[in-house]
Amino acid sequence: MAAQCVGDGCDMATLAEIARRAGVSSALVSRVINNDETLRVSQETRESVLRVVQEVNYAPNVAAQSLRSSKSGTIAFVVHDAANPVYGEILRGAQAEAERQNKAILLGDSAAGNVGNSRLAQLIGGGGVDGLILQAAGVQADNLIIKAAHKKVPVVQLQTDIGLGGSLVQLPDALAAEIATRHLKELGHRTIGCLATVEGLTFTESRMKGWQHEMGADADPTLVAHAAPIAEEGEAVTRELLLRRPDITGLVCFNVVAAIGATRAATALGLDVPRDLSVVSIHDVKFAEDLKVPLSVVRMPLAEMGQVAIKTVCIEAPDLPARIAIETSPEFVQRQSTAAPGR
Amino acid sequence: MAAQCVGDGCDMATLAEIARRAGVSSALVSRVINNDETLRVSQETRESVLRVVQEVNYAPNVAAQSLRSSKSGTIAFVVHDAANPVYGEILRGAQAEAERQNKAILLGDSAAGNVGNSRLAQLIGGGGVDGLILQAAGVQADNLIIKAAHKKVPVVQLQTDIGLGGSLVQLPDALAAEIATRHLKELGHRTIGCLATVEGLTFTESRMKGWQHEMGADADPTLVAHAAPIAEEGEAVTRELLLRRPDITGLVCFNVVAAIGATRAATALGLDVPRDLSVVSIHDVKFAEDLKVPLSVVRMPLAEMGQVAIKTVCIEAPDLPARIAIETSPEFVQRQSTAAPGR
DNA sequence: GACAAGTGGTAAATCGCTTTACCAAACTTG
DNA sequence: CAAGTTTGGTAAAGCGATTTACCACTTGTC
Repeated sequence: MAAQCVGDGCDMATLAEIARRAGVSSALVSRVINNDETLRVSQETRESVLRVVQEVNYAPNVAAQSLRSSKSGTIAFVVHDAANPVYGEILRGAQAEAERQNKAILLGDSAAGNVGNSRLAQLIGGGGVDGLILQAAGVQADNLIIKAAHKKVPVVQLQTDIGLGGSLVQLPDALAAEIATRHLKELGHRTIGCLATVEGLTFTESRMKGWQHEMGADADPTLVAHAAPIAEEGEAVTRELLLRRPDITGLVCFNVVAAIGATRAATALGLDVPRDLSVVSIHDVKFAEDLKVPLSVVRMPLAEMGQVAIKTVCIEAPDLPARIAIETSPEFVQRQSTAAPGR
Repeated sequence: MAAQCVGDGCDMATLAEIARRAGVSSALVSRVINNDETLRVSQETRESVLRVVQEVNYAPNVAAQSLRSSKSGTIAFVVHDAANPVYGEILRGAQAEAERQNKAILLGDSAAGNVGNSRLAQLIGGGGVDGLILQAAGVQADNLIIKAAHKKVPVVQLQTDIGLGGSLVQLPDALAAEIATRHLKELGHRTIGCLATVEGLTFTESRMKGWQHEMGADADPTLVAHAAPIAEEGEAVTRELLLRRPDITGLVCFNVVAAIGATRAATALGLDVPRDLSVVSIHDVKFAEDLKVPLSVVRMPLAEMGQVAIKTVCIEAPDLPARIAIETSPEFVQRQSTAAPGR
């Protein structure tokens, strides 16, 4: 049973309170609790201290610990749209690793409002986090990084580098785009469109290179369009692309959410997927099987990226590696959105 | 431009450092920064203090503030499966409100490993959070609550009460189930199955009541089955239910993820949705339109629940209201998974 | 000139934990 | 038994921000 709140000392047991009850000094209590190797203490004293600790259900004040140690046991994890299912998986990997490192995760969403002035930013600037993991999609979160840099908080950027230092963790982006493109080529497609993600982002460029590399001389720039990972935008952009280049029979999408929009656009134009248009995407999504057009995808090691990000940011070294490549190969998953060209 | 790290004082500007540079006491700096009303200070002194604050890009040490004030500016938000898209929306509402309250959100996932021993639990027990919002799905997270109770951290439970005090925020569960059931009845269905969520949870019981109320005398217990919100489980349980009661023509699902499993099961049994089986679910999901069987659903005010939870947990009152009902009515969204019975 | 009432600040005590340095008493040991 | 050594601890100085209480000095006022 939990200790009852009799008398005082319920609200918060402090070291001093325990010391008083055990008849020792608070320094001793601290050293016993933290298993100080250099401490010499008798068995009975140690036990009586631990007994009191149990009795009052002692939990150290984290603010005080943090103040002394300059460690908060907390890591800020900022994504630019937590609603995107892709981040769910990154976060899952991150959570698991954070638990191993005994860190808690402070979640930030740079799409939702003004991160720069949020409480999270205050925490970053004020030593309230041990690290910052940032998935930038533009420049909105820059000042978070600036605050972090000022405070010497380790920064790890995911997938895209906005040029403010820290480590960059990268997925096998070029390879994934190559696998997707090659899959369509092997099915017999020649005119393969590219529904890319936002221009200028590091991973967009890497994936573009993969598509270009695989397309060789056929890598016509008019086959490329850019869309943010939002279904509606994927739909609108794909529509224009298909109207501009009606000869496209295969489409490589850099994001699965945009790909869903792409299939909408194709359908709206009276095209059957995969008969008239094969669609392959990077990233998998839950319920892909249950979609009208189950998407063939190239699965990325997202959970691993989350894990690596946490692991990296927790490294207690003067400076982090500039760039870390996730080596795990993307995994192609064949479903029903790709087939030999039917036209 | 950010202040350069010349000389010392870069690593972390403290109040004392600023005081030194401005030639005043640190107490004065603190009072200027915090706009102390009772402080009488000359314009020039105030300005010179603020100038130095700008120059060194001062950010107060949050650990020290937290230690003095017993406020961390942080709220723990624990769900039992962050991967479930439903939580994404709750979290979105919570994030937005948290920003308004100037709080950051510490994310916990009670499904992922042992929350009770995590860093998050230490934070809760050690005064590192100003509140705890918990969506329990069982008892795994109990000790979080115990820790919180011990520390007098305000607790808000979402949707289900595991009986440990604090506020309970409830959705219009009974109403949502009634709306779903009534929809099927109005289409002409009489034998309406109920694919409920986990037995014993508060919201499961409320929704059951809604179904029962609408079914009246037809509320046969053999029409009910329980499944966790996982597609595979929804599929398996629905399969058994449909084999047991092949006369079912309509199915009310308490969770959309389970509902997707239910349509899988129906299809696997050779049933067409909606011709042979109408399926309606509580909760909407992104891309519901793009599913093989676009689901008719009853949308819940999830974002609002997240918002209310944060708002409630931030109330600075001796005790929180025991139970808070979200009054916003659920919204029925007709899609193609429901129709008049075809048999 | 004395007393009160502003004006413009400062000193110092917390908050709770950690850690270094130090210390008394009890044993060895030659 | 003097001189070390071990045993079993303790005192006290921070970490950085906040806040209460107080203070010196200048003005007004009778």
